[in-house]
Amino acid sequence: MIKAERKAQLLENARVVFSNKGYHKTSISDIINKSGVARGTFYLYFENKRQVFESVLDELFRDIGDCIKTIQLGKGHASPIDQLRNNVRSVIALLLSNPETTDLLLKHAFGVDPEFDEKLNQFYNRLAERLESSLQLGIAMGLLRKCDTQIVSFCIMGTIKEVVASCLSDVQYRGKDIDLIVDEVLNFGSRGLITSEYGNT
Amino acid sequence: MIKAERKAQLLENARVVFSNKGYHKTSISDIINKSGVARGTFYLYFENKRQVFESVLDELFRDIGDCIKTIQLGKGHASPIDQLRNNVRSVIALLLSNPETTDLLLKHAFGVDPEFDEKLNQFYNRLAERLESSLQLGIAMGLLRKCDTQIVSFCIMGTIKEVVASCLSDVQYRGKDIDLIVDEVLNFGSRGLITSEYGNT
Amino acid sequence: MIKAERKAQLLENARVVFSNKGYHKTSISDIINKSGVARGTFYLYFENKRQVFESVLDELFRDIGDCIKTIQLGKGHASPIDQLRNNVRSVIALLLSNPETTDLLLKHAFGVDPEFDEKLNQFYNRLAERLESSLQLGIAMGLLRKCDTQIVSFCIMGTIKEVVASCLSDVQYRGKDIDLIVDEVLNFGSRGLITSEYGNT
Amino acid sequence: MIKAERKAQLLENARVVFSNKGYHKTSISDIINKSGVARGTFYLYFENKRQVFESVLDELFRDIGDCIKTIQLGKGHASPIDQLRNNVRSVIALLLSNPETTDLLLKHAFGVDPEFDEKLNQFYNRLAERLESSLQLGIAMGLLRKCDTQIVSFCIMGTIKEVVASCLSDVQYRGKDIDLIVDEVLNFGSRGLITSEYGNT
DNA sequence: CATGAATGAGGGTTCATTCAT
DNA sequence: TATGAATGAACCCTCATTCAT
Repeated sequence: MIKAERKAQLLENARVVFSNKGYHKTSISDIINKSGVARGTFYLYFENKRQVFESVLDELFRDIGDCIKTIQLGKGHASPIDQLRNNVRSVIALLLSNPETTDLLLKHAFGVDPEFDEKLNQFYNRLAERLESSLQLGIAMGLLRKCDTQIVSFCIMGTIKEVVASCLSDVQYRGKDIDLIVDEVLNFGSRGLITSEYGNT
Repeated sequence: MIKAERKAQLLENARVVFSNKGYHKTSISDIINKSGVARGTFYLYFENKRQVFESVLDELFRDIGDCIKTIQLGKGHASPIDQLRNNVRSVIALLLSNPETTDLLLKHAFGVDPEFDEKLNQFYNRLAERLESSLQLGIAMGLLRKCDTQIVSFCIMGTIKEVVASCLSDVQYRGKDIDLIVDEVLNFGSRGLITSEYGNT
Repeated sequence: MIKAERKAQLLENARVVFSNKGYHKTSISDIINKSGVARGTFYLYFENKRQVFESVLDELFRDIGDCIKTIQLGKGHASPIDQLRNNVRSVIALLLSNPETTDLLLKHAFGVDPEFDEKLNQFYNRLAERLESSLQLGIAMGLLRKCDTQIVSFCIMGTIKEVVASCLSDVQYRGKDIDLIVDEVLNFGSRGLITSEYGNT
Repeated sequence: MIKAERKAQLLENARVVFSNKGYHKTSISDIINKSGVARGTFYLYFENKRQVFESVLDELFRDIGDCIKTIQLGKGHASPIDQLRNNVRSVIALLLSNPETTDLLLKHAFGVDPEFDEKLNQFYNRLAERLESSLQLGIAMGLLRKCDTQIVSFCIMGTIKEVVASCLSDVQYRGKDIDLIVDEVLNFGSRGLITSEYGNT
């Protein structure tokens, strides 16, 4: 087996067991047994347990970052609100199509060690900042009502995380139409955000 | 020291170290050292590590349950929407006034073991169900727009969890007016939920 | 068993196996098996393998330091040369009466890790410096011939170390009269080998 | 690269890393990385780690053996004492000109395994026996005073080992005139330290 | 009630050696 | 000859739990 394949295989198996048992309950034995590989082999491809874990999540971090497009103004581009919605849609779709890694991120990522906690916080903060920029743009253009963009960006993120998490835990959701879920989330968020003379205080 | 006091003291110290380091990184030594108590003494009051952890969270589960009031109809009661809002307000206030336990719940509760994961899921599902009932009531009364109440209840829970979590992580938030945060969350949620001829699709 | 006894027991067994197999070939299992104690027990008394090793040698370092008396001048004291000889005699006697630890020091002390190598060098250098002082005093008083005191102090130390080491390796030496050995070493150092009529430059 | 060259290259690199880190702290990786050679290649030239180590020292053993000349009597030869001195001089010069291997021998040779410890002891004992023969000859010829030749031969070896070791550890010695060191050692051994007027019995 | 010494299973990691290519 | 991926025994250390005092 060529090196890249073996590494991918180990990474894949690590991903699965990590998301089943969490970081601390997962042992190297779990990973290598699932991979049918000797103990030492694991350490040919990864420095240590912590590093595989980080690799698994780094992949997701990158993918999430990639599917969020900075909002583009001007003709030829969709409306900023639609672009924001598309970003939300992409992220949800990405998360739901990677159930194991997403579960890992949402349930087992904190508590690995202080450094990784910090890394996680930074990741979420970066996402929140990008969201805030979009919100501020929307407000400036009169498309969104005024609000505390910082808080609201966490509201949006929380909405996405929780809905996705519930889909992953709940077998009855699996296979349900993603678009339906996304629309519901978007409606929840957007009807609260769109400027309107008839909102309430 | 009388039995109940000692147990409370251990529980309190356990709460603090658990929330600082998470379940797996916390050792019995951490708890007994902080408590100035011998190793064996710990096991006089708790069956095992897992049980203290559960006790800590059970307290929070109970408190959260207690501050959610079932919506009452009829004269002499506030409007159902205000009652819903009050519930949200109470929960947020409770969580923010128990930062350590809340951090424990939000960041370190999953991954202890499969049974406890299940218990957590059930707790969240029960909350979601109570929320759903309220939402269905609001819709039936024409106060809220039609929506997938299951999804929306997770949206609301996610909003609360994430905003609270961000407050706990972010020092700049600490001391900020809780009401301000609560209002922002309520506005985010309610303007999206109130029936309105002028909402967007 | 009281704490001090258990620690002494472990230290004693560690001393023996270390001197038999050297630091790297000795495993914690060797020490605990010899002690009839569980693995964890070892770590109740010592931080790690390295620390026991260091404890064993620290004891010897201290004893060696203690049996070297700074040379005293004036009436009521033996002649400086006799004091120097007494120091040599004491050290040799000490080393021969602690064969295991001495073997450990002479054969297995280097190579544990860079920090310990440095500590060892410092120990030997301190000894050499004390020897040098004595030599310089002897020269100043006209009792000893002029020489490079630094080199000569290592000559003396080497003489002692090698003779002691050979005694420890060689079963036929065991039990031989220590005084005989000491005298031979002292004669070697003080008179040299050349027959007096034929002294050279 | 021809076989002999490759083997020499590996041996040379092994020598360097062994003397830097000692036997146990040196890994095969250290040797092959330094040599730019694959892991398997190492085992084409040496049976195992232990064997390389032995090869490195065997070379030194041979060189040491070679530079000690059996004392020749009769006209046309230098005086036996000068021949003995020349042997000492040659050995010291050899050791100081091979600092790495010498360090390896003096600090890291014991403790590899019981068999090698035995081999080392035999090597030193053989040297001691050759020294003893010379000493006995010198005594028989009235050139040297009577003494316990066994002990004295270890005194001489210890003197040489320790002085050489101190030169290798101590940077200030490096580059110092070898002859100066050798003379000091020879003087120590032949004349001792006591000023001639006050020789003792 | 309280203590804390003792336990030992279990986890992460290293590394000399092998062998198919 | 040369390679380097694979192996797996062995090692150090941790820590939840027990129990004699």
